[in-house]
Amino acid sequence: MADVVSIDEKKIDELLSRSIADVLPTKKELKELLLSGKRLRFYIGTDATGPQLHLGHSTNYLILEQFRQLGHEIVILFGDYTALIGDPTDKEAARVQQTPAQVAKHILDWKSQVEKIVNFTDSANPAKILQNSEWLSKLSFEELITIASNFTVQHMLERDMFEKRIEAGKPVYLHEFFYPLMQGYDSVAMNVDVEVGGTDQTFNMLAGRILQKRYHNKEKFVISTTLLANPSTGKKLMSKSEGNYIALNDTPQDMFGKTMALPDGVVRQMFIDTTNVPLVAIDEILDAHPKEAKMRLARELVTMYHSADAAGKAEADWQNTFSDGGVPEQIPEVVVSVVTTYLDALAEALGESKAELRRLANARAITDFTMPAAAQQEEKKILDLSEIISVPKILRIGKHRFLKILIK
RNA sequence: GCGUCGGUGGUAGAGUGGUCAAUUACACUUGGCUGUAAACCAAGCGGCUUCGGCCUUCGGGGGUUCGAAUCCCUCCCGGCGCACCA
Repeated sequence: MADVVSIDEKKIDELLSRSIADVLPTKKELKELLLSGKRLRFYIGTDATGPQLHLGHSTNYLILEQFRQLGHEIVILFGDYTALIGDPTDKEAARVQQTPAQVAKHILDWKSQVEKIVNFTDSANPAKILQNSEWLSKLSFEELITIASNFTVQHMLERDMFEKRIEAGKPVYLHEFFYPLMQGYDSVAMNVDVEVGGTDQTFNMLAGRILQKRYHNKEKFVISTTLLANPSTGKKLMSKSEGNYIALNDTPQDMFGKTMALPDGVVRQMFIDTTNVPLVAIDEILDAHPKEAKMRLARELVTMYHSADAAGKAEADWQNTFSDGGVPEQIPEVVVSVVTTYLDALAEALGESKAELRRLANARAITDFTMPAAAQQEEKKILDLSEIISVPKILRIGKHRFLKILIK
């Protein structure tokens, strides 16, 4: 079964166009290889730091899963050894060596997020997980020098990131040159045919192409995928450093709400890069009212990572809370003792500073949801936080935060 | 090693003895308008406060001064140039 590879040309054509920035050396050659019926080994690398994955990461896995379904071999490489050296752009954060147990845990965490997209349990053709410490830790200095002799300093300096840093007078550390070497050697060690990664990984992936040629006299293909970006601003969507990402393990409610908060202009891009909805169907969906189209996207996503049932509930909850001004089903609760002020209760429950809470109250951002429906808008706002809470309350703080306060 | 320039709040980047909790932009938060969208308008954006103030911040430490992000010393970190090495 696993030996049978689909050569459905239509499917291959869509696969090679959707979310794909470039194929090296050429798309044509890869297509020919795919049509030849030869079973190929695909791989994607991931950092072993146990991160929370978000939708921006999902694109590559979606693509990989498509190739798996065609019958190709899929390897997901955990960069547990490369992670030891650390992210070159973030030299403040000196990496601590991870124990095998920690790495194992990270793999489990990671897998629990990705298994919604990639099938690891298919008996005929499951995706495999490898760790690069297996071979990188065994490399001798001598072998490293041999690897390094395939590259020139000029070549390394071509890398955009380095070029920019040098221009800006910022440091470029020597060990950063080892990154592409190590990642490149992964391709050799696993003897892969194709590597999939974001456009930001192109340089590293090409290093693997060079080494594969030297070591195995083999053409390794590189598929670089588009980074999830806002088409109108060109800015990255889902940036962890900016905190505006939709995590794969977000609750249905969060996932739905965050999707609805996305700008309209990115909905098409989101459909293309983060769902499996066929391209023709996407056009139809986008013909509807922008809000409807976005809700469709939100449903689609929650269904992928949770279930259709959860998506329906999340939608109903969102409607009730935001369109109809109601209270969401599940909100955090705090229990306070009898003589507690709003200020103390909120500071404790939200982890905000008291100064910040005063500002919020002044901006009339705190609403009392236990006031009778007939009350005027103004009456529902809590302006004086020094009051003692006398009866249980449901409060809304800002747009999305809700809190139920119970009295002990 | 020598010389030189630099290290400021989430980011970029002003400020070069008091008017600096620190210009400005972006980001962010909140209010308004809405479709919890975008755009736009407005406010906020270190902490504590009995709202009088108080405390902690401009790489670390020490010093000068009534007073320092600003001057001096020293240490750490980085850029560039030179030297060394090759």
